[in-house]
Amino acid sequence: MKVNKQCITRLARYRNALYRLKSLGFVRVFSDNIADAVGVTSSQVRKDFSIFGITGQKRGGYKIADLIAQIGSVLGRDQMHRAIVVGVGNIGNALISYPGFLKENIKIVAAFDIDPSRQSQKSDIPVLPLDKISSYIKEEKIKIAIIATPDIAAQQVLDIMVSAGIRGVLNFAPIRLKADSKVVVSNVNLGLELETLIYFVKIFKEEEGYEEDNA
Amino acid sequence: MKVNKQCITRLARYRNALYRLKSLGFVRVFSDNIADAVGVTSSQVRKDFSIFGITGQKRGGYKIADLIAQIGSVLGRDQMHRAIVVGVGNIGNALISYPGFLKENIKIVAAFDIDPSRQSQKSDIPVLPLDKISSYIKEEKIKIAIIATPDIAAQQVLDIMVSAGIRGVLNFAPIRLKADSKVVVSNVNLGLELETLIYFVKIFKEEEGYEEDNA
DNA sequence: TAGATTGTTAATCGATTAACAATC
DNA sequence: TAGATTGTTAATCGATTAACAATC
Repeated sequence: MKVNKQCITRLARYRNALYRLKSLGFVRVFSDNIADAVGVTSSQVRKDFSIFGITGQKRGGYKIADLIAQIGSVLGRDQMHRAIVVGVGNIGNALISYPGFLKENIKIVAAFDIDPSRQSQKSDIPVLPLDKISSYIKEEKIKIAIIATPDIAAQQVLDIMVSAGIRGVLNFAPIRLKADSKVVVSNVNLGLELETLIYFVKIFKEEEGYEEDNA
Repeated sequence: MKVNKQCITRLARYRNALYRLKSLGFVRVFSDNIADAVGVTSSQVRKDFSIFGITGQKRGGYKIADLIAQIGSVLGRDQMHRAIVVGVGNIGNALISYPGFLKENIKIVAAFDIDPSRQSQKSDIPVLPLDKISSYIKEEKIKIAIIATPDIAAQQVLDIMVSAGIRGVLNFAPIRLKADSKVVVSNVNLGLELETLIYFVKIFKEEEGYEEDNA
């Protein structure tokens, strides 16, 4: 089966859109409606569904409840996924209470930091000493972690976590992590993201011709 | 000319790698070295260069200093790019002091929030009242903004900023923003990012066969 | 039934990789 | 010179879009 990152991301978007439509009172949708809601073509929607054997009714569209269930069987039903955060600096701290995770059924259950002044057992989500991370991962059977440490610490933290059982990592440290093939690493590099954006803003202005002094 | 987001991102990566190699004392590199450093093929490196007319010496590789300069003429030289942040909640606050931006020559010059308790003129980067945003953008000729507001506020904030002169937006609110074609919007959706990651971890385990109860 | 929409196959588009002539 | 690497063209790969037969 073709597994394609973008396709999975779209599937998650479709589901979010379907929840929204459902809450608005809709019961059925056509591929066209979904396409409009997330900004793709209806061909793309039907193609994505077809890859995973998600079906509707010919000429009758899709029952929203059915569709959500079918997407759920691909993406994981409405189960809560637990994740931990390593590094409670600015980014780590923001992620701990990031509302966008709840929307996707992701719950940050604990955070870890080497700095005692950042540690706390009392808060809603405990911030534990870094040297407890391995035992925590094992005991709680955590599979997903977010790295928000300084660059230099990232590789070491990753190695420890992987040997403790982590299998998926979202990495905010702007370095290339080496991990063996049993771990899935997804990188978020906001600096590169912005730099790329700046490029397109620049060439866009040049093409349009309304050049402005960009101080 | 083919403008391709991934290609620009790679160019930025090449440059970062080159800075690193340069600081290690290297003077020349081959496409192979760059490829290794960022994890692509050497064909890809040479192809990317060729798109922008970036050249080296046949059989002699590339002079690092030259290469950095040539990439700079595509990506924007070492000028500092100024950006603002809107919404100083957890994410916004993290972005204000995000070290990864400096690395890419991006400077957050001000932030804005509607909540007076978050406002402050004294800190290194001032947090100003939201109703000052339009005049600030105009006076300082800011072109780049980061949206880190709650979802409901995002569209309205975008509209105000665009009419004040913003031309590029990095959006953290997990909604689809409508913007006219003179603005480049790049979306960061950490929830979807994690959800996609979780999917790949899951199917990976299923393929490998060492299924574990994922509580 | 006639009309509309799905599900899937074929066509297109675009990006990556391979290959190799040019050349230092 | 012989060997190695660039720069570019051609081949491949993969993803999106279009088209349309099936069918409700």
